[in-house]
Amino acid sequence: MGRGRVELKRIENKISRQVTFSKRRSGLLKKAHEISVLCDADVALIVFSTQGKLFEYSTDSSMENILERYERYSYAEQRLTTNDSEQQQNWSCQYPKLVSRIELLQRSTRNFLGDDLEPLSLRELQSLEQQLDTGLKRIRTRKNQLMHESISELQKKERALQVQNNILAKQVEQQKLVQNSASTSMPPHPLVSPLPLPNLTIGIARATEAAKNSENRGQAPPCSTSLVPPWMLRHPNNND
Amino acid sequence: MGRGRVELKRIENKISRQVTFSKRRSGLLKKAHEISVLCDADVALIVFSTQGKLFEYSTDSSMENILERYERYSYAEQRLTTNDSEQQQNWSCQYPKLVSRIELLQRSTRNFLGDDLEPLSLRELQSLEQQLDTGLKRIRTRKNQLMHESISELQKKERALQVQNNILAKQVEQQKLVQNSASTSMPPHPLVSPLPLPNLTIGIARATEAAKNSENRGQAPPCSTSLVPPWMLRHPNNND
DNA sequence: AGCTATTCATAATT
DNA sequence: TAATTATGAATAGCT
Repeated sequence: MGRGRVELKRIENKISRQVTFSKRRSGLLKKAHEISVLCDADVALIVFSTQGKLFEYSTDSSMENILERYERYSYAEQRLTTNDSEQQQNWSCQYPKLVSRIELLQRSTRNFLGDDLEPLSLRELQSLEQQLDTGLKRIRTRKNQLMHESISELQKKERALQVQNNILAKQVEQQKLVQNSASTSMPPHPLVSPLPLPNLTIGIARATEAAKNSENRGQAPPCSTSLVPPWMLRHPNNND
Repeated sequence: MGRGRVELKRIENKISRQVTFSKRRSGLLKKAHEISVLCDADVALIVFSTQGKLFEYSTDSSMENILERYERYSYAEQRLTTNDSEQQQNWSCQYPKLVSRIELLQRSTRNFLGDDLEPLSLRELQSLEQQLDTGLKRIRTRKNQLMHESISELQKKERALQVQNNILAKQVEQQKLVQNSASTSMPPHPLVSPLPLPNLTIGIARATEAAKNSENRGQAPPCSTSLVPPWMLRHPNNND
């Protein structure tokens, strides 16, 4: 659609990738909504942008319901096979304990994400800050490590392929000579120059780009989850 | 598309509804795949037909991963919108669900604290990083707010006490005069000078210092209070 | 299923 | 970032 055919591969230009994402996202959400209404289907659609921002659509029966239904459908709960009957009794007496544990975990999860901080004291906030700071450092370290690994991996591959490339180029050259000596009437073979492979450079570029992204700790906007179709109006509040 | 405009309402004819469903479904799946590839997005799409048949698409990182990421991402808000009683009903259905939810929460708590990062992909790490960064910013904002409040509170108290101090000093002065005129044999009262109160200034100094600390996100000061008790991180099956 | 006539989505461009 | 437009895609109604 639009001008020119679209190749089904990652758009390398970051800007146009974002633009395309924004447009297609609203299109996709719209279509999800349409099939849901027209055909009376239950639809759940989750999209994470490259930057990790969340967009979602779900038929009115709510995301959680559909996901649950999905799990039920696809999973069939295989995992609770063995000694569950015993444990079930064990757990059922501790049900309140379980629930309170979940509540605690959820509370701290929300705190980690910077919500519901009102009841916390200064000291608790400080502790929280320290924990998160440490966690964030570790995450960044791990990320760096992954990216470095990925880079050296790719560089290794690049070298190997470059060697192969050179060999092939030589073979082509030889063939050309053979053909030229055989008949001068044939047009010369188009030269295949041993250029660096696009996929490789792309891979490295991605990693580097990601690294930059992680460094500038820009102000993160509150994630705008579109529960109700805002894409009907062509003004997407959900910018990436 | 197609001949004639389409009204966005349930197609009543069962046959044509099925046909439309089939056509649009493949279109939707295709578009989901396209945005995933073109824009490097993580997509999860679940469709249940009216007859209850399941169709799905997910970016290669697999449905389960994306759903898990979704849950992690949306927990905070989700919890805010749903009230407890509803959720408890949700939970009470099956206890395995409870357990798996606890596991999920614990996993993401550990991840927040920078542990067990090995299974996470670069993309997930990036998302995690962004979430934590946002959370940390909010926490620091809240802390600052608390500290500012505390400072003005203390300053108010300081002024009040200073006033009282002055009054008391005058009373002492008066008494001294009275006593001096009554009997010159008594030694003079030691003078209580109306100095600013040491405790208060210390309090303010501490707060200010803390404020500074919060700005430089360097190594956090030693703080013994841990918001997350260690048992929270344990596997739920490990009973005491 | 397959086949158009249409409407739609959207890539390129401003 | 937001419109506009040219063009390819999707698909509604038929067969």
